[in-house]
Amino acid sequence: MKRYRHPSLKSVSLVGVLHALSDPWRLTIVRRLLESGDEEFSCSDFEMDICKATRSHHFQVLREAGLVRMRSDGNKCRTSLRRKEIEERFPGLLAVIARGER
Amino acid sequence: MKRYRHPSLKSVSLVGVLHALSDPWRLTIVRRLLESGDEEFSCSDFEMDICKATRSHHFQVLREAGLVRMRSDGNKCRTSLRRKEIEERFPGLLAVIARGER
DNA sequence: GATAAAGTTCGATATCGATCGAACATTATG
DNA sequence: CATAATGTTCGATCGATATCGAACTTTATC
Repeated sequence: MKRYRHPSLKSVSLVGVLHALSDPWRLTIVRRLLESGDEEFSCSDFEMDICKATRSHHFQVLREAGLVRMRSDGNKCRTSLRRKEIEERFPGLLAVIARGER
Repeated sequence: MKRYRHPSLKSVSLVGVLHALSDPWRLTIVRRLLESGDEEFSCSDFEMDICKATRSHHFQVLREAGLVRMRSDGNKCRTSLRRKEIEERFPGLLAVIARGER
């Protein structure tokens, strides 16, 4: 079973987080997680017109930036937003993301 | 005299803004502007250990993302933050930038 | 056990972007 | 007018990264 590594939010930088969010697919993913409370998603719940290797890459970037949490569940990969921790480390950031760009 | 083009804030995307902010130098520049009220800076006020072509590039990226305003003044280039417009378009964003990463 | 489904990993490619030096333009200063 | 100062533009380079297909692993399903 795959084990994912998650950085402490203390150890991630704002630049890193902004970089992770500065890709259209990744911003879309985070928005979707934001809109959905604390629900978990499997990667395949996200319909993205890119191959699964690329999708996997984007989730990895989000995870390494400290934005999402991932865990194995059967052959699925459950992904959720690290909402509280992000809010604590970068207060207001998620609200900006949730709001912007309509 | 050089004329700079400034996008309307309506026309810029959050992804674009995040991308502009996801570079260490550019984030530093914006923070400096943020800390300094509505003061104008000339590019050479920013001590950055990069050549002037690169510096000019970074200011161009910030300008095209809608973040800064630039105007020619003699042989200087006066740069300021588009504070109000940014705040209106992406409420809370500047506060996040000002706060984060201490 | 065979096949399918969900993700990951790897290697390749191709594009983007940060960086630089050099040449240039404009304005300031001697 | 000559020189310095401030930026910009251009071309080149180099590293980062988004993307894909293919092979692989693990788990689920028949």
